[in-house]
Amino acid sequence: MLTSTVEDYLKALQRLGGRSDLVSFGRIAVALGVTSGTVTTMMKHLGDSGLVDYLPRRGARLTEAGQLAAMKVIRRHRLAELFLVDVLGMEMSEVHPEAEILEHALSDRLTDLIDQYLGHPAYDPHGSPIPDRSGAIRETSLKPIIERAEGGRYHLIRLTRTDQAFIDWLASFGITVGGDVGLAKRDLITGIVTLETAGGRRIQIGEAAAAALLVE
Amino acid sequence: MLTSTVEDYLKALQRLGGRSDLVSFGRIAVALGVTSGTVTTMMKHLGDSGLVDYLPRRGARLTEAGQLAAMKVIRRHRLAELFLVDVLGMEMSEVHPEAEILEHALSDRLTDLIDQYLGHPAYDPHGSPIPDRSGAIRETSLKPIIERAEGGRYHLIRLTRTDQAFIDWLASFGITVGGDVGLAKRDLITGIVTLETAGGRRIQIGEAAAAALLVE
DNA sequence: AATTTGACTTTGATGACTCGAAATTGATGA
DNA sequence: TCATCAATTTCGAGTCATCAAAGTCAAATT
Repeated sequence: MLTSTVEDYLKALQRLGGRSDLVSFGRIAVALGVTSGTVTTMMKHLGDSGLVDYLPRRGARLTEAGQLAAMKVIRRHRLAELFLVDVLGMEMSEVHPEAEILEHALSDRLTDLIDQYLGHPAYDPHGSPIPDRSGAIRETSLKPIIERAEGGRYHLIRLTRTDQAFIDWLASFGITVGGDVGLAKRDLITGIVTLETAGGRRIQIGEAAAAALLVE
Repeated sequence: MLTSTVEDYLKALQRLGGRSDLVSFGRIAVALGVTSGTVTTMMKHLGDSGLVDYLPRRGARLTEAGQLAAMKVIRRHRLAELFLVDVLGMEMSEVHPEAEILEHALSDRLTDLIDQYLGHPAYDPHGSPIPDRSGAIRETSLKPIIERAEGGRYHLIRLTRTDQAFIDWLASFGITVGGDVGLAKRDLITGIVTLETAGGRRIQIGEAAAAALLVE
């Protein structure tokens, strides 16, 4: 069993360096809010445990075992966030600190039950992909519609805004999660985005609001 | 913020001594599986923190503040158990260790959301009362029907067996959670309990099975 | 009153995690 | 080549929770 401190270090390593990049100890120290001496000590320890490759004075990278452990923490974090928002109705803004705790508290069994309850979701409320049990991320790319090509038609997976007025307004044009929506035009000067509904109708919306529509 | 270790000590103190009884350090040591020296150290510390009254060589009892903290831990534990069983479909037998962890991981906010989601329940899956936000327990007495008086008619609040066959069998006689059931007779010799359904029909059932019917 | 007994307390140590500050290292630029 | 500098490592120390073992106390027994 890994301590929650160790899990935090692995998660930071994964976030900063992914599966294979070397991460400098200074960056880890800043990310976790500890001193660099503390990081050195911990990295040696994690090196001995086989969770990271520790390269003196150069940095560290996750090993296969470290990567798996990190992805499990991330899976628990994202499933927790989605559960809190979709089932318990928490606001997205308040969900992160809760998930920071729950990611260390959920057993494998409980994590799987939550996963099942939510229908094996692919994305968390922020649109970040949720790793599966094996630590893998299904390769589909969810992005805000404003990062897509103009003229395209996309599948709306998630709204990162939770206020009912916004959701209702979109719904009044037939734009709902699970349905389709097109990007007709994005005006970089004015910051106005023109969406096209499934019925071919065009509506205008600000860039910031459009960024809340995650599509694939 | 209390550490989870401190919360475990407070919970043990509450379980062993309630609101006001002195608990000897030996009993605490056995309950928590630590040595008595460890208990002495911790009790002095809790005494300094104002959570317990520490009486050297005699024992300790919860203060008002300690009692409140203990009840909050118990509330989180029992709400977690109920949530795991009723919402996520866990077996009652596997729920306790999960709740031992979650009781230290749920924030006040999250606890209240779970409470609300479950409809402010009064009892956990084992029939133990769930303290409210203020740490108080609503005074109604839930007990197995076999501990009730013969000839009485009671309100079935909970079944502590979760196997569908048993639940269906009871339902086939019109005995369901939320409904009424009477205790016609309890034969101490044979161990056979005779229940009376709402419709006046009599059915026989073993003592152990009858103990799963919690009524008030 | 002296002894025994059992419970409690003290002491010195450990492991996990952290800090701050001093020492070291390796690359860079003069 | 050599001084400098930023990053890393080492070192001494502190907190929390724990243990084992030795010490102390008070009540019960003789």
